[in-house]
Amino acid sequence: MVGAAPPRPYHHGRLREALLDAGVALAREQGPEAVVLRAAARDAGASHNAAYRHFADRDELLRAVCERCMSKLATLMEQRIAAAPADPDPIESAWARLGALGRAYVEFATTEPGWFRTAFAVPRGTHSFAPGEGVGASGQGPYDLLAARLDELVKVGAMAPESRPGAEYAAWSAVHGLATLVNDGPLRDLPATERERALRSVLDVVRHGLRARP
Amino acid sequence: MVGAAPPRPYHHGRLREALLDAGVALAREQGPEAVVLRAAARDAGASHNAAYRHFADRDELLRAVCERCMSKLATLMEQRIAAAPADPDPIESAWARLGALGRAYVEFATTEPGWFRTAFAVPRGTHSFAPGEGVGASGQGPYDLLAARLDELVKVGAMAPESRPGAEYAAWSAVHGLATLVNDGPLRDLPATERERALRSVLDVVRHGLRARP
DNA sequence: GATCGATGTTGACACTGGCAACATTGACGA
DNA sequence: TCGTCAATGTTGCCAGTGTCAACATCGATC
Repeated sequence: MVGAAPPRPYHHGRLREALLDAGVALAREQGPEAVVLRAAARDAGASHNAAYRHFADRDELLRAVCERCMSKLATLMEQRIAAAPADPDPIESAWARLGALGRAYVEFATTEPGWFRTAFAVPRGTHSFAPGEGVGASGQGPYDLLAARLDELVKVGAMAPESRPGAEYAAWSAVHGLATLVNDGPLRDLPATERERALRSVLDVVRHGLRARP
Repeated sequence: MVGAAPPRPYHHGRLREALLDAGVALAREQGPEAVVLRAAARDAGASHNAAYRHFADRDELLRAVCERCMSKLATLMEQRIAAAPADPDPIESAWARLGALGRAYVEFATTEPGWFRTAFAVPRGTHSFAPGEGVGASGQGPYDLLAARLDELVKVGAMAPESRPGAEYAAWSAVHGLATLVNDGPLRDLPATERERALRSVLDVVRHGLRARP
C-alpha cells in the first residue's frame, strides 16, 4: 500500500470557499449549532486550525454562513415576487406581490428550516449585515424587498400614506413570527393544511390592517 | 487549616430544585445555550454527574428550564391583562386587554431576553409543553390567554365570528415576530422609542386586521 | 537562488456531555 | 440491634469542541 493515496497538495488553494460550503451544508442539515469549526475543516479536507487562517474564530465563520443563508432567503423572495400573478387592477397586483413575499418567507422557513434558522442566528456582538450583504440577485435584502412592496402599495393607492411609517415592522413581524413559530417553535408540528390556514390568516390580517380605510 | 470548611452533607437534599434554579439563573444571564449541566451542577454545589440522578441528559434539564421560563411569560401576561385599563365600552375594554397581552409579550422579550429565548428553545424531539406546563397562576399558558382574549372580542361584538378561526395564528405571529426580531434578530439594536413605534404599528395592524368590518 | 509572508499542520489545554465504577446514607425488615 | 438495599452523590475516564503556540511548506519577490 505504498503511494495508494494521491497526496493532495499541502496548500488547499480555495480553503475559505470550501469552509463556507461545508458550513452551509452543515447549517442546512442541522441548523446553526452544527456549524462547527472542526467539522467544517474536516469536510473541507483540511485539518482543524487551518480555518484560523481565514476566520478569526468560530463566530466569524458562522457569521459568514448566516449571511449566505440570508442571501438564499432574499433570492427565493425575489423569485416568488417576480412570479406573482399579474392582475389588471394595479392595486390587486400590488397586494399579490406583498402576499407572494410573505409566502416566500414562510416557504423558506418550512422547506429549508436549517438555513432559515441560520439566517437569523447571527452571533451576538455582530450588528446586522452591512449593506450589500445577505442580498439576492437584485442587490436587495429581505427588508429592502419588503419596503419596496409597501412603497408600491402607497403609490397605487392601496395603502394610506399616513399608514406607511412603521408598516415594515407590522408586516415583517407577522410573517417572521409565523415562520419562526412553525419552523422552530410551538407550531413546529402543525400539519401542512393547518399551516396553510395559518398563513392565510396572517396575510389576511396584514392586508386588512394596512389597507386604506374609508 | 483543619476543619475550616464546614463539610456539607454527602446528600444534597434538594438537588433537583437547586439544579433547576441554577439553570434558570444561567438562562436569565446568557440564554439557553448557557444552560449547561456542569455549570448548573457547580452552582448547585454538587459535582458534575450528580445531575444525572435527576435528569436523563442535558436536554431534559433544558426542557424543564424552558418550561419555567414559559411560566414566567404567562405570569407576566396575566398581570398585565389584569392591570389593563377598564373602559365603559366593553368593546374598547376587550381591545385594551388584547393590547395589554401583546405588550406584555414584547415587554418580557426586552426586559428578560435570556428567559424569553429560553422559553422557546425547547429541545427538538420534545413536543410542546403538556397541559399544565408552562402556565401562569391561572393555569393557562400564553396560547390559552390569547385564545380567551379573542373569544372575548367575538363575544362583545368587536370581531366577526367568521374571523375567529385562525385568528390566534395572526395575532400570535405578529407579536411573536416582533418580540424575536427585537430580542434576537436584526432589530436587536432598535432604540427604545423606535421599538415602541414598532409595537404600536404591530398592535394597530392586528386590531384593524381582526376587527368586524362594515 | 535566498528570504519571507501566506497558508496548513501537529500538539496541547480547558471546557462540555456522557458512561462506568465506587461511596455514602437513610429506611426497612429480620 | 444490625444487615441489606435502593437512592443519591462522587471520582475517573473518554470523545468532541474552540483556541493558542510552535512548526512545516510553498510561492512570490528581491
